[in-house]
Amino acid sequence: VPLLSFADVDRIRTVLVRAGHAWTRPRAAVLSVLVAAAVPLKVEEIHAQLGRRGGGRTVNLSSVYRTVNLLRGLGVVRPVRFGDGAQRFELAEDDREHHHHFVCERCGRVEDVRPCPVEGVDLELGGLAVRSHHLELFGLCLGCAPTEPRDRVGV
Amino acid sequence: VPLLSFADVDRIRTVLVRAGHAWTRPRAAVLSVLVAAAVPLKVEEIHAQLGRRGGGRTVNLSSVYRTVNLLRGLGVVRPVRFGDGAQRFELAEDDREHHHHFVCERCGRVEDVRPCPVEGVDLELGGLAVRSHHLELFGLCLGCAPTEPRDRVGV
DNA sequence: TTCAATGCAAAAAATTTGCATCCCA
DNA sequence: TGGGATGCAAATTTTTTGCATTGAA
Repeated sequence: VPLLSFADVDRIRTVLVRAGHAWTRPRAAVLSVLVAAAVPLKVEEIHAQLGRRGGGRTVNLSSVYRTVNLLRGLGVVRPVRFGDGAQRFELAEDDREHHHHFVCERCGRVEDVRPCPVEGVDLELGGLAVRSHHLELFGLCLGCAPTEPRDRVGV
Repeated sequence: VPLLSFADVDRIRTVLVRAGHAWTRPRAAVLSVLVAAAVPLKVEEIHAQLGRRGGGRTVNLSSVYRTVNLLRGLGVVRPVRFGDGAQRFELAEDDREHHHHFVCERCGRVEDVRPCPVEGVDLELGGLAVRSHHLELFGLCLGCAPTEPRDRVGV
């Protein structure tokens, strides 16, 4: 579980304001959920958590969509895709060190992967100027992998 | 543009039949589109191409969805995501050498990327058993990159 | 006070499903 | 010929949008 940070929210608030947008209760609420999230969240998951947090009042689902889209446009959040059809979002690299995800195909557990496996490798592409990439890994986590001599070996 | 191959369709037909499914006109039509495709296609794009090809008769959009889902379950096709929300499909590795995609952020051009940049790199993950991965690269293609001394250098 | 942001409902877009009919095996 | 596959329409699911009202600056 990552450390929550008020500093993150503050910095992002500045990004919003500098871009000419208002700092409103719904936007602050959505961001507080994203800052506290350990894994990428679906819009509906963000919306659900807003029910509990957010100090009582809720945020309309449309507003969550609008806020997420705004934040994506500003580069504050980025979309993440696991194998299922769903679209998830997490804070972008300004607030989270560049990383990828490992998703357990059996239990769905998500783990951050760093360092990035494609660090400087992308460069041999005949002139294509690579500026970013999406990578996710799939497989079996420790708990789900078929029991191996691992435990006996002490790893 | 990759070479079309009747052999691909034949092999896949066998996969279908062995799994207890029928070889039907709609399924053959969808597959012929996928085999001929140079880039991953959206379901609606497959459906659109079926209009022209397919020898006149068309295939219902629902059937395209059902066929694609079936093929995905059988591992014949795999989903691909570029930055936009859309879901695309292409033949899986049994019929297409393992590869990834580079997408030009300006003109949308798609190019295959091989060899795979994360070839054996994934293995240092503290016991996580990686079985597959999704990777796409984004940036600017040769035509869209800001003009560089490149042309003068002769690359 | 003003104009952007929100809530709400309705619209679009994307995908799935029920069911009568059709057609591959 | 029997049961899975298809077409068609309707239902879901996901996301966007129009508009009156609210609220941040």
